[in-house]
Formats: sequence, C-alpha cells, structure tokens
Amino acid sequence: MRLAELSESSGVPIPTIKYYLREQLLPPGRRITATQAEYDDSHLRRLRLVRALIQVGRVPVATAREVLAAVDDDSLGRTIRLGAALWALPQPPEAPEDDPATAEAASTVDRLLDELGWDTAREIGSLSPSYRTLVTTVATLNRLGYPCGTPELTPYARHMERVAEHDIDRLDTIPEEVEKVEIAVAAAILYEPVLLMLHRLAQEEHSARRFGL
Amino acid sequence: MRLAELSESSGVPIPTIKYYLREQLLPPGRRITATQAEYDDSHLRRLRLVRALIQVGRVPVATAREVLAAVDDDSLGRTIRLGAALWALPQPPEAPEDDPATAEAASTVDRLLDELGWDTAREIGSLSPSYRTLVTTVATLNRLGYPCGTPELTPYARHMERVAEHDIDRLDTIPEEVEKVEIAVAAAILYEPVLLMLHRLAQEEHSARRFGL
DNA sequence: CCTCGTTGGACAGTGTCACTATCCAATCAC
DNA sequence: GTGATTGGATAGTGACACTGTCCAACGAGG
Repeated sequence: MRLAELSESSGVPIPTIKYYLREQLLPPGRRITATQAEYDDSHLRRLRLVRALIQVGRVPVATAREVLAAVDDDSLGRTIRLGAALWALPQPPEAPEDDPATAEAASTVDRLLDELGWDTAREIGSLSPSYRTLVTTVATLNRLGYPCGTPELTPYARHMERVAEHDIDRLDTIPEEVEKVEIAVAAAILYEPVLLMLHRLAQEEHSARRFGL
Repeated sequence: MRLAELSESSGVPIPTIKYYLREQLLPPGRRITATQAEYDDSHLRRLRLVRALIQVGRVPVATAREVLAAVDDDSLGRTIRLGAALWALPQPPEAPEDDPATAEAASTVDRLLDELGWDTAREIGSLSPSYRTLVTTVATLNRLGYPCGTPELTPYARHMERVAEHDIDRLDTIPEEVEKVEIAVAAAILYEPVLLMLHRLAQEEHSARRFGL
C-alpha cells in the first residue's frame, strides 16, 4: 500500500499522514526504494487509532505519542501497557497544593476511597492522575458553592464501579492477542465519550419525562 | 469591588479578566466614574463559572458565551435554559453522513433507544448533539474493529440511566432559585469529569485486583 | 492645588497546536 | 526519455486563549 492509498482508505489527507509520520505517531513504512515506502494494514489500523485519539479523545499529539509508545513497548505486560497508556492521558491543570479548598477536596476523596474500600486506589493515591484530577474538580465544585462531599460522590462512585467491572469482564472476552492492547486503549478512550453521551441522552430523556419538553 | 480585588479573590490575572469582559463572558461592572467600575459577588461567581467551563470543561470561549447567554436568558424556563446551555457544549467533528459506517452506527443507536424505551430521545433524534456525537463515536469504534453494537451498549445505557435519574433527583433538592441554573450548568459540566475520573479510578482498582499491579 | 500611583479600556503581540502548502530530487509508467 | 508521482524536508497558516503595552482619567497624600 502506498502513501496515497493509505490516505485514500483512511480518509486522512496525505500531508496529515506525513505529519503523523514525522511526529512518530505512525511507524515508517517498509522502504521499497530510496524514495518510496510500502504500508500495510497495521499502519491503517494505527492511523485510525491516532485519529480516534486526537479527534474523538482530544488527546494532544505529544501525549498520543507517549500513549502509543506504551502500547508498542513489548517489554511490558498487557496490564501495565494499558495502564501506562491510560496514565498518559491529558488532565486539566491542577490547582495549587497550598489551596485550602484543594486540601479539603483531597480529604473528601480520601474518605470516599476508604468508604468504598478501594484500597489499591487509596495506596496509589496522588500518584494517579485520575486521583489528582478528581481532587481538582471536586475543589472547583466546592469553590463554586456546589455541594460535593463524600455523601454526594458515593452513589456516583458505586455506579461507575459497576461500569468498570463490566468493562473488565468485556476485556477478557476479546479473542485476538496481537492487537489486544491497541483495542483496549481505543476502547478505554472511545468508550468515555460513549458513556458521556449516553449520560447526556439519559438526562435529556428523564428531564423531558419529568418536566416536559 | 474593584477589578484588582476581583482578580485577587478569584486568582484570575487582571488581563485575563479584561479579556473575558471583552468577550462578554463576564458582564461589565457598575460604572462609578467614567474610568472606574465596581464589581460584586455575582461577578466573582460568574468568573469562577467561566474558569470552570474553560479550564475544567475545556469549553471554547465562543461556546462558553453561548452557554452563558442561555443561562442569563430570563425569558426561558429553567429546564429550557439548562437544555439550551448543555445543547451548546462542544462536540467532536462529525463523520460525513454518506459514510456507510455512520449509517450503520445510526441504526445501532436507534435500535438501542427503541430497546431502552427512550421515546423522547428517539423523537428528538438527530437534532440532539448528544445523539449525533454518540453515532459518530460508535461509527469510529466500529471502523477500528471494536465490537460496539446494541447489545454492547445496552448495559452501559442502563447504568447511565440510573446515574441520570440520580442527577435529576439531586437537582430538585437545590434550595436557592436565583443561581439554580448557573449551578445546574456547572454541575452538568463539572460532574462529567468527576464521573470519568471515578470511572478510571474504578478501572484501576478492579484491574489491579484482578490482574495484580 | 498638584502630583503620582492606580484604574479601566483598547489594541497589538505571544505561544501553542494541529495541521497544510511548497519545494525538491528520485523514481515509475508509458 | 519524459512527464507525472512519490516520499521527505521545511516553512507557513489559522484558530485560540491569553498577555503586554500604552493611555487618559481618576483619587489620595501633601
């Protein structure tokens, strides 16, 4: 497959593919001659993953490179590779640590994790970007005057726990091993918008039912 | 409250506040003299909402202006105002309609809504940005070779339905009427990151439990 | 009254980011 | 052999969210 054909079948413009090659989001093709290269299905799949990361997942190019590097790192096991990839996802800017609202939010989240019995998350604690982002967001909500303490968060956490269990059950059902990590990353990143949109649709539905259109 | 004081107590730099005033994200202060203006608590609250929208919610400035215009539109009822505000939230770029994968994804989502009995969502259909984004995302997942049909989506939709019901119950418990819409918008936008982060934390927790660290 | 620092406002400049346009020499198709 | 095409390098573009500079009008201290 030539570059033009790769562009054709992926719908991505040639200059953009060249840009991705340059940024190492896409491995170089197999060199045929000094000036021509051949691409295969793995390039096509990777290219679609890149587009999904950037356009749907809104992942910055530099971050996508890290995520993909983790995906390609054969020295890591599957779980670690997936974790490393998700670990690299972008987070909103963090509030200063000396902020009292941040400190309070941190203790709120800690109490939540204790209550839920999420001991692993509790141990990893502030090393996890998810944890830190959660703290920042809770602090923001509190500063805005919106109640967001442990009691408010607990039901949401229980719901998401069930969703996560379901996610992991599904991961085990994927048959192919080769592209498993690639697919898992795509799933992790692309299922988040799906969840959000289902959430908004459900809100629209139930809001309309309760209050009318 | 002078501009400098507003900047001080919000932590937002003065030039940025001026920029927000210029972009009409923040209403102008009450003019004291020809060259000085006075701001109050409502400005401070609005400013924090703007920061939350832009920094946590990653809402573009132009979109934030529309969202806030809907919030301020006294001619609309509360539900409509909230709907209008959420309606304006940014969506990923949409796939071309003639794409066969998009058409298939649309029918998948339609079947899902039928199955769930979300009749209002079904009627509104493609008018809702949430619907269209969901279709686009499902199409992307399918193109990547990830199974994402009605059976895969249904359990997720059921979970999010329960979350949405809980959301709406909570909305009713907010006592103050004046800032209700403002708070509801902040909640709708800021609770999405909270949900996502709880989801990721839960994934980390259960993945670690099942597969080890 | 008269400074002199401060205020709000206008406007141009900056940094980042995701592309995109241009150019070039090597090669392939006829 | 010749004209189009290819892959690669480099520089440019446009959107976006600020940010820095300047300025005339205040307002408080002497």
